[in-house]
Amino acid sequence: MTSSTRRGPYICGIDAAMDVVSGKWKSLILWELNNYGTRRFGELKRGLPGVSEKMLIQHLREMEEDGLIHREVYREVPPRVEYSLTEHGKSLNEALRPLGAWGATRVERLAAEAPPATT
Amino acid sequence: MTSSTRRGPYICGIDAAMDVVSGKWKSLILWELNNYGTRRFGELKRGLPGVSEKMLIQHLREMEEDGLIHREVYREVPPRVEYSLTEHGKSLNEALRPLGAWGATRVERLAAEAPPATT
DNA sequence: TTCAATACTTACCTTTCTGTAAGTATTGAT
DNA sequence: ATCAATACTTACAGAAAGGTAAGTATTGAA
Repeated sequence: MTSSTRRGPYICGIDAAMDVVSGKWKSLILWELNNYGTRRFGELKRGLPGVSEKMLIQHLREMEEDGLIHREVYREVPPRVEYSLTEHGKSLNEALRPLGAWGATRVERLAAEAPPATT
Repeated sequence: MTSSTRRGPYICGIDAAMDVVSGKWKSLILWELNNYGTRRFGELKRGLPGVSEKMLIQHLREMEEDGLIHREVYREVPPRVEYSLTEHGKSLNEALRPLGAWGATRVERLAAEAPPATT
């Protein structure tokens, strides 16, 4: 058992995709790597305010196992590790784009319905 | 507090969309309603093998609150309640389509990599 | 009065997910 | 021998999600 309880028999495509994306920080990691191309562990940590080292590494490992990201280790002192998207990771990011757009309009709608107090 | 801890301040569109879709059965409910147009509580329950009544109603309530589905009550004996997608629900389903397609290719790839035993 | 049918509701419990905080490993420089 | 810097690793705890099983509500028919 390398990571968690996953890659079960899926009942549909969305099920299979959600399995890979669900995790509090995964879509943000995808986004960050898509923007920067390549990121070190410490850079990702600073780019995701609030993430704990434990969750970050756990998510990175699972995403690597799922073939979404590539991990490159440079044997230097101090050590350097760089993460980047694989082709699968890039295509997943593309597949998420319409969902992101839908979410953005939802945010706008919510803001319009419940405007902030003008204190 | 009608349902759970949700509709927090979102940091991006995907975040906002995932908040609405995350839940073990939600994407399946979306799919089911998209296929049948309108479904009764009992029909949904039978259409989602393994779902508990508690989770089904909980998810339906949250999705109604989120403006994804419409709930129509018919005051008959025995009572009848019909669920259907709103326009927001339909557009979310469309936005999920590429993700579903991505997941389907992932399923194919997994099947190709780990073929079932030919007992 | 009891039953049947449908749509929930509730209390309680188990599993899964996420967070905190401290520790490990490596090795060049001082 | 100690320190510094980076990337993890681990034990423990709390929170959130999900499951089970039994109960409620309505009212026409038998």
